[in-house]
Amino acid sequence: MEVNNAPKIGPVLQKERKERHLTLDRLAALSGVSRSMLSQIERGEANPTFAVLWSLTQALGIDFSQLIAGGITHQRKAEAIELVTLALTPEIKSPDGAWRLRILSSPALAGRVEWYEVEIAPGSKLQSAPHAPGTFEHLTAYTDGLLVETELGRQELLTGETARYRADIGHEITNGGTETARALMVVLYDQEA
Amino acid sequence: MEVNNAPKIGPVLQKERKERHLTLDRLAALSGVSRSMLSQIERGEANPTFAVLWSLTQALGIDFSQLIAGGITHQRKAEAIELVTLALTPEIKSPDGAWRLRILSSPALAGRVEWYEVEIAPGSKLQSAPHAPGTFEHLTAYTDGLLVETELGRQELLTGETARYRADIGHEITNGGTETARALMVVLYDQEA
DNA sequence: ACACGATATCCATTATATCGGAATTTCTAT
DNA sequence: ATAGAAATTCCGATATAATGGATATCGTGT
Repeated sequence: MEVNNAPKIGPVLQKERKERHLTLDRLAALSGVSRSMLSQIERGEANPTFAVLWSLTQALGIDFSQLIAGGITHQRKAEAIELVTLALTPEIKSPDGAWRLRILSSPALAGRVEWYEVEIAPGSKLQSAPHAPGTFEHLTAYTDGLLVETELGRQELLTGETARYRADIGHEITNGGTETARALMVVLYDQEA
Repeated sequence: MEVNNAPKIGPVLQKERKERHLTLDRLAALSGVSRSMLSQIERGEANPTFAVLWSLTQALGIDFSQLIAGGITHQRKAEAIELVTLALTPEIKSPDGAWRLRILSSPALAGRVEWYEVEIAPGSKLQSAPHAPGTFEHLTAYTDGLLVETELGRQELLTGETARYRADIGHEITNGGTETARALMVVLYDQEA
């Protein structure tokens, strides 16, 4: 790999080892990882494999997640401006070509916030199974003819209008018009904050 | 290593990837890990290094500890479908008519997630002061000619392309084209619990 | 100061993680 | 069915993780 901005786990491991009054040799015997490898890992001069890391957590009796100091286990990377070209934008197409979703949100946000450009063929519908409890959808129509239906009601949309509804129950979006319909769909999962 | 009784993370990673509708190629582009390596890891035929695992958790936006286990969910209340007509959709217009924002997100979400339809006149720019620390913006171009600039860099956008950048520093969006430019802007405030 | 045992690092060798391109399989469409 | 495209898996080449023995460093007495 060209760059490695992964967190430093060397010092963490060294700290755990020293707290247990273990020598490199002793830990090597316990974990099955060689002393030299341990030395390199602790000094950040090696990039251990998963198997090695796992052995170490077992030998030290620590939780795997403890390897990352401070508990911040996912950090925002993008320092500059990140560009997602059209070709790299994930798409979901229905088997019968009734609809197409372009996933505009970042994969890193999946399960928290997602937004899509929706395209539905005339007379077709996009049916969705219930999402996780507490999930809401917000649909803004870019064209006329769209209809939203859930177990709790139905609502037609004109261009520019927005519908907000629970998505933790069955719901479907129908294009009742004669042209391909487009819309913006934002899915907001319950944040429980 | 002779023995490896470490947990199987391959299936976990594959599940996360598929949930995001990413191909091996796309995840490779996102993470910097080759598609062949990804394939091997998912099938348990490789023993990835820490650096590789870290890249993957970053690209997928999952917690490092999720590689071992998994679990979530909660719930909330009920309502029907709420409709926001075009006339009721809040708008912000610049004094000089250089740009216009339509606030598509719910006011209840303000300060957490907000999304806008942006319109910028030819040759004009939308300048924004820094938002709260940790805030990110995601801009998807609906037309050509848009240019995003922050203190950290600049990026031109073609139709359908998406830019992601920090919004906790000064940033501006310019329409360098000769037609009115349109885009979707999603502002995501830092949620860290 | 000087040893001397204990511990950690360096070095050459081996094993394998990682990569890019080719071959294969899977999917989609006609 | 069959062709084409897309996605995944296979394969040879390379970079590097991992090892065991040799060397260096540290610590603790005397």
